Amino acid sequence: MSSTSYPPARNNRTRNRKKPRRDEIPDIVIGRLPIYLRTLRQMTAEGKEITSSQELGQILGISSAQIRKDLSHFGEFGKQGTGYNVTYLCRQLEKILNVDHTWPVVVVGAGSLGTAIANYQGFAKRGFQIVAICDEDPGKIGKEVAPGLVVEDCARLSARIREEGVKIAVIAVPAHAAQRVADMLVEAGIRAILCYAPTTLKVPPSVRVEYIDPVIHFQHMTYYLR
Amino acid sequence: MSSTSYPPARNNRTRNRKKPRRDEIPDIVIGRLPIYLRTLRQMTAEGKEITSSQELGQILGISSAQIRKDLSHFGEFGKQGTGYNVTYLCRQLEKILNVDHTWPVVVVGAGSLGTAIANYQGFAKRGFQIVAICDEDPGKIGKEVAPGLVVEDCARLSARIREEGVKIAVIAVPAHAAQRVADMLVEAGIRAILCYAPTTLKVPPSVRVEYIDPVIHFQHMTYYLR
DNA sequence: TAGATTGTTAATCGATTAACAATC
DNA sequence: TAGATTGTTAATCGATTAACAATC
Repeated sequence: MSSTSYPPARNNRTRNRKKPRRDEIPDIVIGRLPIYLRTLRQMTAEGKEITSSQELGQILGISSAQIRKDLSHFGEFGKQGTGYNVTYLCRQLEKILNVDHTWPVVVVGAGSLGTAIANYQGFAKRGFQIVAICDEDPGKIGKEVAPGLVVEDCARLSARIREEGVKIAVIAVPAHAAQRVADMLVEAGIRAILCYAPTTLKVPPSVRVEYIDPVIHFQHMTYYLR
Repeated sequence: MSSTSYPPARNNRTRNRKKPRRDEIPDIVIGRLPIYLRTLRQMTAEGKEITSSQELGQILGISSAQIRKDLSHFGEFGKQGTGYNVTYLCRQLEKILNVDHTWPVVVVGAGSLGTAIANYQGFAKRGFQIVAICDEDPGKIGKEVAPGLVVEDCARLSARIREEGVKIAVIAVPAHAAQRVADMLVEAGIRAILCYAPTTLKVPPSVRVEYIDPVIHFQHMTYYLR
């Protein structure tokens, strides 16, 4: 459970760039694909069948050249003179991102944030199913925080991660507890962590961490508020 | 209230780079300052008085050169041979980021997410005070979702933004309602929006938008889960 | 003094864009 | 065919890093 010898996490706020292999696809490109996918799914919902790099770029505020370049890392998905078939490009991006099936996710922390996460319908709708939630507080264990989701003991969660092969976890505990939780998750076999605690985690290089800290965004924006 | 003629928002997921003035500080540098500040505040809490670019870099997983370069855009804050005084550098970063005073924030949407946001103690602790929350659902208006925070009518919120000069808002409504809400906020004088709705907003260039969409992070990470 | 670390410069590295042939 | 848009190349632009004089 010790965290002393891990290198710092590769994370989304600091450096996620890939250094090693020459032909590896830049992480910054991977990071844009989910945005493209989200927009394409929205188009599908609106019944739109065809789009173009220009239209996508306009919606997202990026250049059409960048979109074409990004996609070109993975293949040829469009037709000259026409553009892209929305449904087809969706499917391709889903395969590339490995989201053409549902992923089970566990949540650590059943406070107000953990509870909101457990209740958020948007996860399941987009392919991430929350299968378990735990908390250290014995007073919370046994409570049903969302339909069908009862707060478990953390040891029990760890066992379930192993048994069910869960790879993705959300940390929704206070900052001072986050590293301890991360160590437990890594130990249990988790490979991807979404950390809502306002702190930087140390994890082995095989584990990926991304951070969500709304205050960081506020502080970024206040710089421009003069 | 129409959104038809706005250019796409400058946002954190796509392109935030500054183009214009030659001596402007890169947005990517500004984006790292809040992380530095968070780490320094943590050090303060631990009673640490001195740090170095090397130590900070180690914790954050970035190079010491980058940290020194970033800081050098704003002045000289360290001492050769010694490093940085934690408290002093904190204060300087707070001034640079414009967070040396408390900012009032309004929240639109009092669902489970809006409620969790309203209850999150971390905002006030770090200088962002939620002063109002609204929802379109008449059934929610009048409910006290957090200590001292009663859900208001959206028209009333708009009036308060104007009267009290609030500049920062959080959007915590479903995606299909987000653009409408953004238009209302811009109209009321909001200059910075943190959007939790999974969609891209169109706002005037004078308004800054940052996005939080956990599914985007999941999908980014699943690419690496093979 | 000797050791450490800053702030800065120049070189390197990588990402974005402009432009266009190919082609639907 | 004429018009539109892709995929790709080369040029541009910008960010990161290595290195080191200055100096505490």
